[in-house]
Amino acid sequence: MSQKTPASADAPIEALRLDNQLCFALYGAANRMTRLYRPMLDALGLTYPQYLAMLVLWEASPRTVGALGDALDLDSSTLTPLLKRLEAGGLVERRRDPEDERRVIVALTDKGRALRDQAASVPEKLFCALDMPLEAMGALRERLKTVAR
Amino acid sequence: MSQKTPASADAPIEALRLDNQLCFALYGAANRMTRLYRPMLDALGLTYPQYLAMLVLWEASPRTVGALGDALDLDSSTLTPLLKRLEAGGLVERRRDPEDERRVIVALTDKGRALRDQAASVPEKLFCALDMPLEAMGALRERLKTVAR
DNA sequence: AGCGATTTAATCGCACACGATATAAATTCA
DNA sequence: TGAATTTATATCGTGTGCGATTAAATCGCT
Repeated sequence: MSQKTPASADAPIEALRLDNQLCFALYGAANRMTRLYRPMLDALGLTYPQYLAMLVLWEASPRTVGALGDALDLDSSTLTPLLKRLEAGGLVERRRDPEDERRVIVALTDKGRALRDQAASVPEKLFCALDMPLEAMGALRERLKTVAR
Repeated sequence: MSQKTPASADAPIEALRLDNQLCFALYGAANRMTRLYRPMLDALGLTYPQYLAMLVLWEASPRTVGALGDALDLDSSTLTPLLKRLEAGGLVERRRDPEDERRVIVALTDKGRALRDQAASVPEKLFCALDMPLEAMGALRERLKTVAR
């Protein structure tokens, strides 16, 4: 009895299936994306989140932990250990802001700046691997931004 | 000098910025989705990946670890500990398949089946929280599936 | 000036993800 | 048949994510 589910108990499942689609598609696509990047980033000695942090720093180098967190939508409990690993790898420096000792300033080192050249080929490789029209990528990106509003 | 980046060094960045958008939009949206679900799933005593696993099991209950992994696109190194936690919570049972002792069969318990009723309201709550037209959600979902092909 | 509230990072604990490796059972094939 | 190979999980180590808490610095208000 308990094994064979009666038909009436199946009814609520339809809703569960429906919503599952978007959240799971997002979950699966994000995991896939990480795996797609991995071989390229391994060559740079970066993880995927570390790569995202470096992208932000390559755009504007001295930044506080908080500003990085705003850009990446991550908080210090995630960023602090990540940044310590980047620091251990010699890619960034961390120091207290003398203007406000609560803040920590993260700045690229020469090595960190130099890595950008190595990373320059990553986007195109990924674009090829994805094999998706540029326009569709743009549309998808904009849609996703509204989800992450 | 090393602090002020010369203009020529900025050139390769454009590509880095471009591709960043899709991968980061995906990353951010997936993180947001997890946070959006959390309060609802806390009430059920489930994490987000556990909820996804339960969704799969609610659709077809006795399943091998491998079949679950195919459905979720996860391997045993992720699933085994997750399933052990579901088992510890009394939601599933795990046992070796007598037909093939390599396989492990995962089956819902009565408690696991009962939880589906509690979960029935989750999709609608999430749909409201997302505040996105149903059609747009569907289109986005299909796009994402092609990424995770 | 003083002191409670706020802001900013860091720390801690838990639960993923996943590559690499290990182990045991089933299958292949010489 | 039995050794080599393949298949199905489990284990281990590293690196996230994030809620909760802590600690220190600054701000605001009287």
